[in-house]
Amino acid sequence: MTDPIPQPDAAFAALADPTRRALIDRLRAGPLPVGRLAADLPISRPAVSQHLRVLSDAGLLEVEPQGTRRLYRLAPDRLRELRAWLDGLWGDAMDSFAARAREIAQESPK
Amino acid sequence: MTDPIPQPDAAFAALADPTRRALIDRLRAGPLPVGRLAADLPISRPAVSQHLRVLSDAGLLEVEPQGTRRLYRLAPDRLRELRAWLDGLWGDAMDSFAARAREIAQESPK
DNA sequence: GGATTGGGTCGGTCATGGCTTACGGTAAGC
DNA sequence: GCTTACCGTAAGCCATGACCGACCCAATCC
Repeated sequence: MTDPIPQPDAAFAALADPTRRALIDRLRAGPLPVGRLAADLPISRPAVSQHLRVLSDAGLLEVEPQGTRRLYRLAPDRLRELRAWLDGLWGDAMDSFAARAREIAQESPK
Repeated sequence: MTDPIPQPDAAFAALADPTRRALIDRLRAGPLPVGRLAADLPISRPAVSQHLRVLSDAGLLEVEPQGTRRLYRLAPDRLRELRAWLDGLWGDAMDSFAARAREIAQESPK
């Protein structure tokens, strides 16, 4: 199985590395080939290639071969899942926060 | 410096570990002491303690000592930052996606 | 005061993963 | 066809971190 269903776990692990987040940020303006991405980073091109593979496997990037180059672009699908998870967590955190605030008010009514 | 400013980097790294995300999910219903969190996981209590420390240092959890126990709860502040980052990334990804769609339409107008 | 319970810290082990160099493979240009 | 540019893969090295057992401290209960 060369293309298993990408788990959201993979997306979190992929975004954990600062170099990979730098690649993501670099791609926000539009698709770029590997060589240009590697030119802006202090690591070797193969290292960039490995990071791009991790991001692609996580479903965060898409590849488009164009001649001898390969253009990487952002893939919105996985980002939508992450947003949904974070929004749910945010809601629960706010509920817990509000409940705690009521407790505090209860303890010192004055 | 015992309490440096928590970087958003730390939040991403903290959320990368599946055990730590399990702890987060467990705390969505409300605050819990360390012992109860450790009882639900297949790892030792010291390991849970270490994970809770990572999450706290990242600004994702707050601690409230209560007698001999320590209650951990979700901290909304850092979650808001993550939401903001993800929303911005989502917007750029959608723009790039729309631009690509226009290119495709241009290539095959029929 | 002694015993018990709840938790954080320490030292050490082992696996994971990020980086490099070296190599192979394909498309474009002469 | 031969070279050159662009890129992925393989092997190895090394640092990070997740885990555990052991230990120590503080608060509660008898």
